[in-house]
Amino acid sequence: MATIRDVARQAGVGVGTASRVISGRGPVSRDAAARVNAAVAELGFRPSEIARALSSMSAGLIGVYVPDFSGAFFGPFLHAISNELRACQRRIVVANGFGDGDERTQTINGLEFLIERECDGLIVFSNHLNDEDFRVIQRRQPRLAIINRAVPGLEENCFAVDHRSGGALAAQALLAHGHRRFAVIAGPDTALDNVLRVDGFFAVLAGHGIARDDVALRDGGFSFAGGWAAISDFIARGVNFTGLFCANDEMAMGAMSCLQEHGRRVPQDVSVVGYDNTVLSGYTSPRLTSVAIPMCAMGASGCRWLLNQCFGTDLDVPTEFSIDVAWRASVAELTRDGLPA
Amino acid sequence: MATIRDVARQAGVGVGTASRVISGRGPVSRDAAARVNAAVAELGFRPSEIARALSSMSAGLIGVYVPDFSGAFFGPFLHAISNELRACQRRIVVANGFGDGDERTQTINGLEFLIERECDGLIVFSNHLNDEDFRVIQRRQPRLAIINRAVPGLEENCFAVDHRSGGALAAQALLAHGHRRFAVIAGPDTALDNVLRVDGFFAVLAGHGIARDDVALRDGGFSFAGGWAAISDFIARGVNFTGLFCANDEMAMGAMSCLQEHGRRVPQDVSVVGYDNTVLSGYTSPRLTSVAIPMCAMGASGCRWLLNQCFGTDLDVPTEFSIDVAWRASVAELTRDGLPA
DNA sequence: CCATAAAGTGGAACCGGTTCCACATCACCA
DNA sequence: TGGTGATGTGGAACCGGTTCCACTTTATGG
Repeated sequence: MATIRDVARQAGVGVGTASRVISGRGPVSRDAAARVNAAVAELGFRPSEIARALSSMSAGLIGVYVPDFSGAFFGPFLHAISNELRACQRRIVVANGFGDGDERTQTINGLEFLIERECDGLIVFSNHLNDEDFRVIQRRQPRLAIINRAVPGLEENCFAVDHRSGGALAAQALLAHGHRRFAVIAGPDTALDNVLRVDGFFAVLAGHGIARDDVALRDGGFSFAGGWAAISDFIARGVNFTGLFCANDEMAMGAMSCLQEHGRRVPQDVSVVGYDNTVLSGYTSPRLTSVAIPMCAMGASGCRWLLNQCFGTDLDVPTEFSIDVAWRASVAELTRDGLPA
Repeated sequence: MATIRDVARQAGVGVGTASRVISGRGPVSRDAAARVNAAVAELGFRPSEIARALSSMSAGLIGVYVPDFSGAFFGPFLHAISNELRACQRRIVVANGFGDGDERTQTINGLEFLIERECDGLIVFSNHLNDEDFRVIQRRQPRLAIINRAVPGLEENCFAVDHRSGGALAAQALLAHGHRRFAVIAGPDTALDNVLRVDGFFAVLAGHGIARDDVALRDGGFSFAGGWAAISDFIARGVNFTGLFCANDEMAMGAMSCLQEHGRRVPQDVSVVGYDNTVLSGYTSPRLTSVAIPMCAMGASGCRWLLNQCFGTDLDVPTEFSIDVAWRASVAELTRDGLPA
């Protein structure tokens, strides 16, 4: 592999001049530039990004941590971030968790990796770090965008929505269609944003005089199978409900499948609201009404904020994000007073 | 940020000794090791992976190219590769395409990036490079695992299945259930593996005396909407079929939704076979029978082969992969001779 | 025509690790 | 007692870029 010294020798110039031509920084004569470019072409020279990163103390990379590659949730998120970087010739380097074992350790190891790699900035999505963990990370790498989390003391670094209001929207959606008997399939209560979703849901119900204890609730572990199992359980126990809130779309799909398998029609017998509005929600039949959280917008905003920090640019960085309900066919007006036994 | 020279000074040893302690290579006295470790802890020293990569001429990274982050297809693939590297403390760095514009250029740029970053090896999944492109890449980085492609002259580098046999399995699945009138929703014919799937399907039909021209065929662009549109078209044109083959699962989902919306029952009126056996196929109702291609196995094998090349290890590297049919409820015995008009 | 600024250039020093070589120390044995 | 090997050690050189400084050449203006 040719080095810049080979290029300089071949072109009959000093390494400084060669470097200036190749990197496009600093004054060079037309003649020197031509000779260097010719040498580059002739030798097939490719600058080593590693060497460049070492001497310039910047890798030209944005590090991203996501808890899991599988599933439909993080793909579009990564796509959105990657897309923001396209224009400025930068790239992402992704560290991932595996969704098993000790997720906090996985996250910390992943971030360690990204920091050691001298990433210019970090974008982190994690449900398993606590506030103090985030503060420790931020001290080591202040160019830190925290997605989907509000960490006290790091307001500037956070790009988040209030999931309580997302849960509230789900409740309002069902109430507005006349529903009064509910069931909820929640995610694991170790996931902070799941707790908020469910809390927001119940807060609105409380405002309508419906107590938490009057609502059937099960943890579906954020999985299709978990959603299915929860419905099996509700049916077996004869739980009576016409409005179902699921804390993510996968569980909602599992729930709908199970309902249909037991002869319950969606939405005629049960109206279902999912959460996250992943692509999946457009694929079910009936299509799933889902609470849409602005994953891509939060990711893109965090990314732009980092770019501004790194290059002093002045990209537009929205910090207010809205949660909406993506209305589809799985929610309908209440027409009967409950499920058949 | 503390450097190894700071650590050496603090510990009262030379940089060589400090390096030997920290990297765990070479002989060091118990005493020196203790002093260096203390200094490391005291200064909060973290070795720069960049500097390490430069001097050791190896980044300790495996580069992976995938055409697209969105969708359910590549997540599990990346997960599987990442998981193989877990044991040996290595990581992946991912370059991605965007599924728009000139995909060949995107792919080449992505690989350029991975090579400049001095990745120890490359894993590439691409439908948009031609054989010669792959050979050029292989010359620059011989540690190249090509997934889902058989490139003449690079047999050792390729980890692939014969999609013709996958298409054949789909045909056999439907024929075995008595179906004789078919429709096909294909992917774009620029995607090499799509062409093979469809060819394999028709080859088996030909063996049963069914000509290509007797089968309705539409390009569904590998998308849910495309699958839906194809069925709309078939129904509008009054095409009569009881067996449907879709060249991927997303199109199959779109097709099933559209069929159901038009009052056609799956599988009573139409049996459907998808392709890829993504997680999606377990989420539909009825669940989708799908041709399962061993994405994860191919990725893992390619990854292990690279590890063997890089570290002289002797990991088991399967090179034969099997395509199977994942049987689910969307295929049933033919009970009537065609769709109602 | 000379003072001064601007443009262009070569090369040493640097980034922060690893590695190699020369050398010191000690144990062991003939 | 002196030779041999194993074990440890310090530090220079190196990886391949960038950057800064000292210097030369050319342009500008009084």
